[in-house]
Amino acid sequence: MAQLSDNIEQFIKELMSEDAHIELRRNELAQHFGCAPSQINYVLATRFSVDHGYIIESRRGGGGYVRIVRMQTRGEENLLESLLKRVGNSVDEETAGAIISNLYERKLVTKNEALLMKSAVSRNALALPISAKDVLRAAVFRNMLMQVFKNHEEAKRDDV
Amino acid sequence: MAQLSDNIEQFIKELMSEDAHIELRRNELAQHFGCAPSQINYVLATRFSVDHGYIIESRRGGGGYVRIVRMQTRGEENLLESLLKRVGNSVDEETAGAIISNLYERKLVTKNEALLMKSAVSRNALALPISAKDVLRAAVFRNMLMQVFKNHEEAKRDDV
DNA sequence: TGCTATAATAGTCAAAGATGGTCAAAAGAA
DNA sequence: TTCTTTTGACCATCTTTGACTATTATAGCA
Repeated sequence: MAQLSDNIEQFIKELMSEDAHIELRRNELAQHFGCAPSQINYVLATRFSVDHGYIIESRRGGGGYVRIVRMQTRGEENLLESLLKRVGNSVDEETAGAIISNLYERKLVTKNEALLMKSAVSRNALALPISAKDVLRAAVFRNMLMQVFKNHEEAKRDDV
Repeated sequence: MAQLSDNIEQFIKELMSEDAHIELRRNELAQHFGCAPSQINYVLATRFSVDHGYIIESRRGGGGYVRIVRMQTRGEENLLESLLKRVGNSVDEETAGAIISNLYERKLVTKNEALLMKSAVSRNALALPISAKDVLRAAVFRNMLMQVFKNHEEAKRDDV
């Protein structure tokens, strides 16, 4: 069942398919979808976070706007490094999920690989007290991240 | 006398006669049968479990759903079941690795996927006392195994 | 010109709403 | 009795809304 949030997400992604950044009016968009303006913030927070690979800028007042910018892809070595740093010793499921989605959007992993990674770091998989969960998730996730990049290096070598 | 559970089971199976996967609202279905919503979970647990050849996914909150996926081929269905049984509540790295290699040989996972799985269940990933390690590894592994089979079903669907 | 009030935006956060999950006790069947 | 089914209370998760707050541009006034 298509949720309002899903629809808004889709709408924004379509707008962004042409350009790497768009600017919109929060209130207009809310009116277009017949919802509370803060709904837009919810969608941005849950689907367009930095971990998802987007940056939000905005301005209030007359002529205000919300700008969504798709982060440019950095070099891969850099990316692995920064992702490992981001994950650190502890990471929650939401953040890990966002990062995985982002890897998929960057075509660094296939859909199946992404799903596999999500299943490995899911709540279900890590049956431990919550605090320990995040720590463990980080360890498993870091390992998989490194593997993703190894796979990728391997693939490039094969291409040649 | 046909039990409520039997009726619900039949109802779901009829829905699934056309498609290998359906999505339903737990509450709606419960209302349709005039029973407690948790009754649906009972039916799913007792008649649509992995060893019956089904996999259940769900989501809570607004727009939530329960999705039932039928494993299409007998051989694979048995395979997942027996693998899950073999893994059980505890599994060492070697055994997990052997199973993953086997999945690769059967072409149920790609090489990259296999490596990813190995990285998730490796010693390194599960930084815990050894005894707990095997238990945790089993949990993570079971989750990934189910995902592998879900991916496979998905792929078959896409082929069509 | 410089200041101020007002209008036009956007942000935050907590509460309410909408689902599904779990588990143990009660009820029913074998 | 013993096993299976059914129910209900309580929990977890995700979405939507609304009241209150913060910021900015601009028109009007001193």
